[in-house]
Amino acid sequence: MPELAEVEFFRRRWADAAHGQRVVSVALHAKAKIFRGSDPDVIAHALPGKRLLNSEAAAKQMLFRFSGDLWLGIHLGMTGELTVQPPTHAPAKHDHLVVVTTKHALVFSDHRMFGRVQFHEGKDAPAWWSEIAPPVLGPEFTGKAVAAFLARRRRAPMKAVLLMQERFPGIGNWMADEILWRAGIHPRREAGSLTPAETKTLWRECRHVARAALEKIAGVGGKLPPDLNIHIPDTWLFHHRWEDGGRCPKTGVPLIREEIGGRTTCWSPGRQKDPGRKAHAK
DNA sequence: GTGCTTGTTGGCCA
DNA sequence: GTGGCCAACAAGCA
Repeated sequence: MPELAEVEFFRRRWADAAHGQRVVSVALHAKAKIFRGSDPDVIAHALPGKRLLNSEAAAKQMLFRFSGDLWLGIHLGMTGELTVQPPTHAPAKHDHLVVVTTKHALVFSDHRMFGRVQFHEGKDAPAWWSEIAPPVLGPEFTGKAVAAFLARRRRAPMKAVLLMQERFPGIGNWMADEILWRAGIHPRREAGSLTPAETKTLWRECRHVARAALEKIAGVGGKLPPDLNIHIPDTWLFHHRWEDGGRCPKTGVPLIREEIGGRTTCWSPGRQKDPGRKAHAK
């Protein structure tokens, strides 16, 4: 589930509840695969007594900073989620990490365990954090940079290209479909086939979808919504892409679902012209 | 049983 | 070396 905005939603959930609080205890499933690369016992022993100072989200990752130069990095993978429970919370089967503070239990659950917890000790943020690509909403994400990337990946289908985190950090399956749908670009178009005008539209829609998703899903600029996705308008592809018999919110035409770039992809025929027939019919 | 799943990685091949 | 594709990871759900 978690892409850019969902990740920010979950980060805020923990942050709103527990920034400034002291860790009382840690419960974890030491055998869970999400701890690959970090020693769960070290986490369990290091965090109690420390205070959660602040946190940040970037791409599909989060970084929580604790006193004592301790950092907890979290990637939610495919099915990970963060919840806030009462401090007496008894960990369920998939609650692999529970950080209990004075007022809450911060729970990381992930039944498929594609997620990841990374522990780091040091004055500075861990190296992997600074290696995350510059954000889609930042100054380095320029039309020029996008064009150069499309040129390099010229033979790959657009759908696959938008999922590449090295240029489109935080964009996942649904955002990629949303962006291509809004831009009117067929997901199977080869990256190198886009016109300069289409490339610019793509760039603009990347930023638009990222910004709007952060506002509507994570409540950026306002209050954190009580649940995921409840403020996403019906006019987005989002609500229609999984439903059988779903129709394009713009044209009313039945949507098509097909595997492209190894992922289930949804698009609106007519609006997004199939490159198989004619590359550009405007 | 079958066939899916909003993610990432490493191996293979051109 | 670079780029593109795909299976694997694991567990639940319909």
